[in-house]
Amino acid sequence: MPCLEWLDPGTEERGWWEEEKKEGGVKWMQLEHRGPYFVPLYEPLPEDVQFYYDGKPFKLSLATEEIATFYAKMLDHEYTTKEVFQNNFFHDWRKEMTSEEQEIIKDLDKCDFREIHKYFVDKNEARKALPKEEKQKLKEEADKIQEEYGYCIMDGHREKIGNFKTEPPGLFRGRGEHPKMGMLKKRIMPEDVIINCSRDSKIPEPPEGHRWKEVRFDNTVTWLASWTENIQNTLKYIMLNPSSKLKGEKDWQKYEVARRLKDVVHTIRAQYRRDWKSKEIKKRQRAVALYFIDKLALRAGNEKEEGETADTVGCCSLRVEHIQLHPQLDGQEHVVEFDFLGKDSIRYYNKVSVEKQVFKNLQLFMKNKDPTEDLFDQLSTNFLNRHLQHLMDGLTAKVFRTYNASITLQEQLKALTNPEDNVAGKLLSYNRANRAVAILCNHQRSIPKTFARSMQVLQEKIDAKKKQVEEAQEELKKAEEEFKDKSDAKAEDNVEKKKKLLKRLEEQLAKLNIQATDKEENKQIALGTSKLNYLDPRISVACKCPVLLHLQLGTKQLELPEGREVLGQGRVLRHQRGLCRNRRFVPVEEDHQEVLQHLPTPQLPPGPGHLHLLLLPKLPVQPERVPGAPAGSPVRCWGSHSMRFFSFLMEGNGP
DNA sequence: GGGTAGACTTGAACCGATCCTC
DNA sequence: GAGGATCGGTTCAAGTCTACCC
Repeated sequence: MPCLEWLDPGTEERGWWEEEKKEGGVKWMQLEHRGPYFVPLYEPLPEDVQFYYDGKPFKLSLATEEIATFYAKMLDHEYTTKEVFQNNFFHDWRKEMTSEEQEIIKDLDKCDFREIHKYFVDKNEARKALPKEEKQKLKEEADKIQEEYGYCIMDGHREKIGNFKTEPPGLFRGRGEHPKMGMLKKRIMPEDVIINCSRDSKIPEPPEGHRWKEVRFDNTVTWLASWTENIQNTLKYIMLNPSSKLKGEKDWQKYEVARRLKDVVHTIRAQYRRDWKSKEIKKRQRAVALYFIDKLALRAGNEKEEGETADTVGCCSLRVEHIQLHPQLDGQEHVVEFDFLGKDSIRYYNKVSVEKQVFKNLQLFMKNKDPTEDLFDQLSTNFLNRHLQHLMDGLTAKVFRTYNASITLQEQLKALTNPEDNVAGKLLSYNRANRAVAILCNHQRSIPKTFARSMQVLQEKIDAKKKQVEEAQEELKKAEEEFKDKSDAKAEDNVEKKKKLLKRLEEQLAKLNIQATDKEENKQIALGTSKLNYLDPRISVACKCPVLLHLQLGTKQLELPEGREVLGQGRVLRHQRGLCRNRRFVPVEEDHQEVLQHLPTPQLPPGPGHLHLLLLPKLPVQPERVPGAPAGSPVRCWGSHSMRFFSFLMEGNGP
């Protein structure tokens, strides 16, 4: 059976996504929505909950009190132990105080927020302990808001909005050593908000007594509303949910660009290798940087304003202090040791053996420089991307990350999956392939707080199961001896029974062991980001080996073209345990592959012998169409990334 | 070609709902 | 049915990249 290469150029005909392409950067023809949902105004603390200054109760003005509650709520967070956070908070808080308050409240150490903190903790507990009916009532209220504000109409379709609420006021939580952490994030008012919609739509009403900053009719952008936040003075947007057609198409285009890179990557690699010896230092720097971006999946590394954000870097902004050169290390030659903080202040630490010419270049770039100077001092991401654009239309530094992530998944799936494995084994292989990508992209997570405990519980289960297996082995032995003595049908039956039991227990033990391995290997690695942003879902379908097609339906909807059925769903599966012991997976039989064949490229191979596993965690509900939408308009499916992708594929090939 | 505002994607942390086990 | 674990969605910070200015 030939393997379907994700990256082989497809021979498919022109698709609907090309036909529907709008001219001149136009993103939509019709956009109607309710505007953002504004978070409720501040509710004052009860009289008996007090703030104390220097040991004495102190009644704060309403505005001052509100900001005090922001700090009080965070008392058990590490942030409030940081000096920068405390200083920024106190500075901003004092600015909002009345002159009387300013006169008295001069020292944060004398402020006691504990009673306020306790009030919110208790309130939270009380909310959790609410009777079922009360909780249901709250949920219904939230659902009503979601219904009302959470959707818009775009080109005749009801689309889910990603973030329809304005961000609530609070204290800024920058990541890492952010110089602005603790600063006051101000409340967003309608007067701060720019609305974007179509001219002929029903323009959203601002809350009573208010007006919008501006109403715009710009269909070359995708946002519905925007405002400028006060911490970094940057724009924030209200945009569509990733499940929307607009985002889905963009996602698909991203993977198409990555697939195109496959055809030219060898030429590009050959060129940057030549450029390592260029007479122009600038070119050499570009070539070495590109090598790192390609080989190590580093981010581009735009320049950042000093003192405005945490000190993090990417490839082009690496400084001399971030690498160490070792002519020899651990039996390898020309080793570069990277140690720097990347996006979100996540540490990147890696020792890599590089080509001799790269090593020599790095020595040259570092010569006579201070540790704090730029390694690639003549290079900018702009310069690099312009060069890449010249090599391939649409190529930028980040495409290499997508490309390398996806091709790593494909290669690892091929290498790791064993068609003979059971579901647990296949899942382990899939996770391992996914993990290889996460490691490449340096997607880390903090070890879950409950990790040690849950690992211990799992180990206890394994030990107990081992004991059961041993006992079952003993019992089988006994039964066999009994059968030897008696040789009757009952004894024979008993042997068979004991054999079955032993087999079942051994399988359970194997499954537990796999689970433990998976869990341990995944301790500090976050799989979600790569699954969501870097892995072309078609790869999960198109590999030669049995695959897991990760379709995340969420609680949302799916309508398959007529004549095709939903492959499985959470609730059904629970009744099908005999058929498939794993709650979340259902083996897809031959006839179901028809659905998979709706992937535009590459097509699935015909013929038996392929077991595809679909992940369909939740029950699909009826699809929604906007009343009056033209007949045959695309069916939309909602869910996260993979499903999003699936959804527009269905549209293109649907009825 | 450098600088920058604006638009959009990527990312880890958080949190509520659901699931699983006892 | 309680309680803990896990899942999946949400949040909002922090990146990338383009268009446009000079």
